[in-house]
Amino acid sequence: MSQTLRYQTERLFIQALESAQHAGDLPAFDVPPIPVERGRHTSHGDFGTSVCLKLAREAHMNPLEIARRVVAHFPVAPFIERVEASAPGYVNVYLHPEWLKSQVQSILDAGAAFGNLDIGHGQTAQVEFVSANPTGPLTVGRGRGGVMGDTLANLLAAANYRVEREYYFNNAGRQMRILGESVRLRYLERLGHTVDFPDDHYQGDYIQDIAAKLFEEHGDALAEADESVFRARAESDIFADIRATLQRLGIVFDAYFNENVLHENGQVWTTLDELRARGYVYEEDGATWLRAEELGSTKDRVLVKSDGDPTYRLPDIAYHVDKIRRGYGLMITILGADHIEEYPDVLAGLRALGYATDNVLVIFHQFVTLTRSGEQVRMSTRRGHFVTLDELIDEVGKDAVRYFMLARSAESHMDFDLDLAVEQSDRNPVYYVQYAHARIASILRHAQELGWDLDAPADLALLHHPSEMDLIRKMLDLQETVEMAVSRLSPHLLPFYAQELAAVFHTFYRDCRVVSSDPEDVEIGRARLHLVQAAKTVLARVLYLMGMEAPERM
RNA sequence: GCCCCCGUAGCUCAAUGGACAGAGCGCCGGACUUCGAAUCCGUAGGUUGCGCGUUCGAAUCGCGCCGGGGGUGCCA
Repeated sequence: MSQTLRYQTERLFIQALESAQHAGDLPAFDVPPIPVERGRHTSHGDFGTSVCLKLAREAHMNPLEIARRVVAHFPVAPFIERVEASAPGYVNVYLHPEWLKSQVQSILDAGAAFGNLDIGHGQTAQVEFVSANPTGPLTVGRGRGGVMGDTLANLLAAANYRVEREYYFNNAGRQMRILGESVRLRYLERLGHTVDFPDDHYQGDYIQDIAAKLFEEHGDALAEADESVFRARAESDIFADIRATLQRLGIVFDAYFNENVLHENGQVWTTLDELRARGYVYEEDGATWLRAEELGSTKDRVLVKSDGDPTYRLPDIAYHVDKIRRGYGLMITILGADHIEEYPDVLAGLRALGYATDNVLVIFHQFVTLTRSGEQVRMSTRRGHFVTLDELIDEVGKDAVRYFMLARSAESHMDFDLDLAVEQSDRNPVYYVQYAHARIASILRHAQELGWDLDAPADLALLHHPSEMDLIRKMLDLQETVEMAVSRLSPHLLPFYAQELAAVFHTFYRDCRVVSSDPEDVEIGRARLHLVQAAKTVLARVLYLMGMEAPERM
């Protein structure tokens, strides 16, 4: 549970600056935040910063000269070999090779905890995601939010948060009434009645399936029943399907929160009353409006319709009030792009009620479009022609769904080519990463068959090949990746890291023989067995964080 | 009309305002008589949509266009 190397390097850099100022080698100025970044090229070291370029103006000095003086004052640290100034004013930090080698043992000691760090200090973090109302099978787009939310939750846990996954849904709104009515009409059709099925009702086959089940179980006994009977059955069947689909992706929630609770305990209306008391609510055209424009929104919004029912905005605010009162250290919601316009109103509502919203965060992800036979598949739950998340899992499998859904940044529109996913499933990047893991498992099996003791002490200092060092560096980068993924709410960094880690392993495998029959190679062989076991640990860890399998064989 | 997101290699996408813009797929050419070839190595491929601006420095920030998507419901 240590701090990242980057953070430690930043602290050393600050010490160096202050030391240089104290000695009079640099003029006095406030030390700014030091953005240390990982070196992109090996010639730039393992870590570097360009901050001296920014300091040039304030210090009235040549940036390279500042860099040189910082380097002269840079504190000694066990993990650093050397620090260099580089034109036009960069400072590059090189990790110590002997220290790097020793980290192989640290990785093995940390095991499944490797890569963890302490950002959360044990605080609670709630992640709300999926949150689809039970009106139909989950769409591919919901799958994206689901995978992102679940993975972010894994990441938060690795960053020492106590994580709760929550699914918020509403089974009482207008859409649910239409759902019930849709089933009722299909049921009547089955009884031989001629019905006029409205365009805005749910067209999907699953509606017919539910109607058929009701017919099998009740015959025509429900002919006079009202919509609520059909709605209840539809809700329970569909919700069971949704949970089953999510389960297939390895997504399990800790809590399901029904909007009804907020109506039953009156929180919807007390929230409205408080907003009114604070002057953010007015009546017009028989409806109740939020002064959203005053709160920074583009226009005022209806909170309560003229028929007395609230719109979704009011319960959404009440729901967030409920979350805040539960006392989470962090609240994160994963939403689709269709909520981009709405969510600021929720936050504004919370602020209007006097709540701080710094720890209320949101990730918007753009839509997923599917391509089949070179043409885009238009998706609409209501129209019923769409590819469901279940079908996608059928076609490409859980691991590929998770990997692909993660491998793009949230704000990027995702184009999922179904033909490619089916035809080239064995060339899927997911296999590339898993193959590295399976390959190591195979090496270890091979070694054991030849009588090697995997736990025999090894002299890690014997590791020397550039490919070995690259592998170690990349393994150590996991913690950095977790830190960035959490602090930037960017789970997409994981698949990129996984791909890089697998790549350096495969290169190492080409360059370095682990299990050799040459007696002279026994010692280095032992060290390499430790190294590949560490690599297996790290690969398993990143696969776990992404919610994917780490196979011993493929 | 107005608001939000996106536009980067043939395709799908990366890149906390910093060093030569990087991967995968695809193309082309190589590598298995010893640990898994679902792998590796190499070649080619770019005016970061366009134009102004801010900055020592812009794919990144600002303004204006062009193109795609989403929103602009008393639906969620």
